[in-house]
Amino acid sequence: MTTYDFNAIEKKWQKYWEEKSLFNPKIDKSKKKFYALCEFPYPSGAGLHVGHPRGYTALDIVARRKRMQGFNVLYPMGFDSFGLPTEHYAIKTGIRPEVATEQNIATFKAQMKSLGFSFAWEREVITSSPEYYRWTQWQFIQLFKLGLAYKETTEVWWCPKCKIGIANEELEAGRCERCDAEVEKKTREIWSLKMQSYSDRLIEGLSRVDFLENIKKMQIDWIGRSEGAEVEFPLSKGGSLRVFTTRPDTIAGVEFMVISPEEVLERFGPLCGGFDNSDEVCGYVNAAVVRTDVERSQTKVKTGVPLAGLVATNPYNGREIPVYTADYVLYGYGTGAIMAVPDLDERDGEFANAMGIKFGETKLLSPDDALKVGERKVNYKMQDWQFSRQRYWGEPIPMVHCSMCGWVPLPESELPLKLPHVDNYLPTDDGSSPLARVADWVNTKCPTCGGAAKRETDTMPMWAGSCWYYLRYMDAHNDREFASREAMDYWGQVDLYNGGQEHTTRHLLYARFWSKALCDGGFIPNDEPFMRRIMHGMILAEGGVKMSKSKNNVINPNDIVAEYGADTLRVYEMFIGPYDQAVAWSTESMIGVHRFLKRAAALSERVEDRAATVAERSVLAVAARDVSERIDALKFNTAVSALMIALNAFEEGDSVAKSVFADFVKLLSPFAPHLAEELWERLGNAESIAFASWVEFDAADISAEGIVYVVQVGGKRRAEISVGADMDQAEVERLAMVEESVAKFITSPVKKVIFVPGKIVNIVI
RNA sequence: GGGGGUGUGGCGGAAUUGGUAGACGCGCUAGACUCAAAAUCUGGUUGGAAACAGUGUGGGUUCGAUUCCCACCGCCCCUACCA
Repeated sequence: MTTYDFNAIEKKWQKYWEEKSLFNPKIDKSKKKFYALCEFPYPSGAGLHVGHPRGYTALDIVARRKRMQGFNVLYPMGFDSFGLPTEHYAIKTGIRPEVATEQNIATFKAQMKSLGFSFAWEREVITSSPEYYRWTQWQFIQLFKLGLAYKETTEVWWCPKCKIGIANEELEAGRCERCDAEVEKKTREIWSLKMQSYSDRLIEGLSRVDFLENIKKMQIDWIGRSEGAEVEFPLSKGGSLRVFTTRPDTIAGVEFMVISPEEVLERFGPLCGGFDNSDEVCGYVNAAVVRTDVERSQTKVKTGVPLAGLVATNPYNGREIPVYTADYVLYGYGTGAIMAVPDLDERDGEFANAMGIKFGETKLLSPDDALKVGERKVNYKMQDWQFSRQRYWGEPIPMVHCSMCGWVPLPESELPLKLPHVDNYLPTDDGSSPLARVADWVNTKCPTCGGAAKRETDTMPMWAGSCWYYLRYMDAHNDREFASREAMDYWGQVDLYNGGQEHTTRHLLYARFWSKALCDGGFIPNDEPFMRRIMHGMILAEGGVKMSKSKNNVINPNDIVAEYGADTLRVYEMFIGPYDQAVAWSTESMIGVHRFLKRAAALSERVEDRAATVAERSVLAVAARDVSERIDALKFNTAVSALMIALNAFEEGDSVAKSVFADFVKLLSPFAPHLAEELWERLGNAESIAFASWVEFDAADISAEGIVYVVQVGGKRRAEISVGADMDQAEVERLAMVEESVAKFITSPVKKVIFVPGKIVNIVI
């Protein structure tokens, strides 16, 4: 007799949930809402990885518990489907990106559905669909109208392999995060969003949200706010050199100035003319600017050359000091030049030693005097968001350039601006987008004056669509606006947001910026999109190494579902270890979880319709307390063990009371929803367990069987005694003293007795 | 260099306003069922015969320390010349 035919059970209930459309919430002002969200995946060709379900399951558990507690729960899912891998795939195979995307989404969706997540599938969003990116484009236009999007010629990081410009946030130690090639600098005309002007507000907003502390810290560090002063040093050849310093109090110790090589080129031209050693300067500068940042920072000994003949004057004490150029000074930060205080700044000190510059001790200014130096100034590491990508598979930027009117946004009626059909997705060596080849698309009319004009051919970065998807879920089928005010007012902010750590300084920061901008424009009610942010740890292969195709150690969720069932995979991924820690997969351990579910199914055949015993009620109360608390605390691994403890206890009897088992099934249901539905039905319930009320317990039940005290003598455990729940302290102490195994250790007079209610009696001698 | 985290049986891991160290599970082991095996069930499982010892190491505070304090060692992650 099969008591746990998980295949049949899981198919049956997945069909039931879908047919009844159980998890598609409607606005219902009589109920409190709860909005749970997992980052939507990029639908790669590889399909779902076992890492994906970890977050989905965790939030599914939270969502299911909240539903049972009476909340109106929105737990949606979709696909972030624009991006480079699909385009690379198209180049390699000739399969069109939208076709590949559709196939991949179908695969992902089938896999997700096979795991029984209570997603509101009716609200699915796909960022590469014109119905969706119509509104991404619309929002971009609003940002442009707010003055937050601008086009300028600037230096961008350029990946020579991907042939694409990339943002600072997409760099990994100076390399392209996608292909690991060293990036170069290239001058291009690109769109940027004024994210830097939101720096302070992005920091301030963190005080109003519940993110993990390290997430807040990473964002704050990334924004890199530093307060200081800008000081002007007059130059002997006229003009002056402006520098930023966080330590104006050290100005008396300035021994020399350093200008970044790029800044030298900008100030003195490609020939670096006008110095006594112009050839040397020119050679150094031109060699330096082609070196990557990685190369520069790996140089052990600092290098540089003097700008001979150029002298700067310290405005504080009138001292004349030499000026150098050196590549340890960064172009992109501050003014691209520094005042060097070798006595106090380690890097300046290293450079001074390398150059043989002598220096003495620095006299610090008083805080008051320091305030008088230069002009107060705040600098940020975070730059504006470079928003142009020279690729095909992204949202077209809905802008037109007219020689008369400049950059003009498309009128709303022309949205979505659909991606034109192209046959060749190959990037171009000159750095322009494949769209630039589509002449009849590029050439258009100016929306303002009707004259000849050209479309923008760059597309948006893959982070664009995910900036606002949480809003679209609230009202996914609205074709008049991106979401109605009513829907946004009701669903408000995301209450619980789960995602990967790698998005902390990208997606999470971008989405926060975007929301603030939209809120400023009056388009949305809240400026912080996510109230609480959590991260799940990675799932590694057996042995703790990364799963990879080349190592042939990838666990495919499909195989696990086929062999052990979705409920087993779900419960195992929760039981595998602390939610926020990286954990190694172990199929052997997973089988233990499978056994647990099997035993739960088997116990359903020993259910008797009788009153619950005191012991049963006690076990159930403990389980209800622990499971509830641990779900709320995101301690899913110990929540599962609480369920196991309860099951172990119930199995000891010949039978289990029906009411107790029913409550146990409720506690199990967020974790193993298919099995729970099946058992719930076997118990005679006609309605889904998904909306049954959560288990309430009576705290008195927990200790109804009595309390066990540990008795210690001098802090060492000597015995344990079981007493009635209402016994008073003096009586417990008396019982403890007379216990034989305790009494023999009381070899000298008792000094005092420490009594911890419900736990310990410690006799100090 | 800076920042964060972490160290507990054979393994994954429990236990923090200081209060039974090793929950729960895996593995192992003995037994039941079986011709046999798998599956399942029952018992055992930190070391030690025991007294005791035991949470990376060494100190400290305390009736009592995995938990708090000091110093040190190891591992992991993030970040990286930001003036």
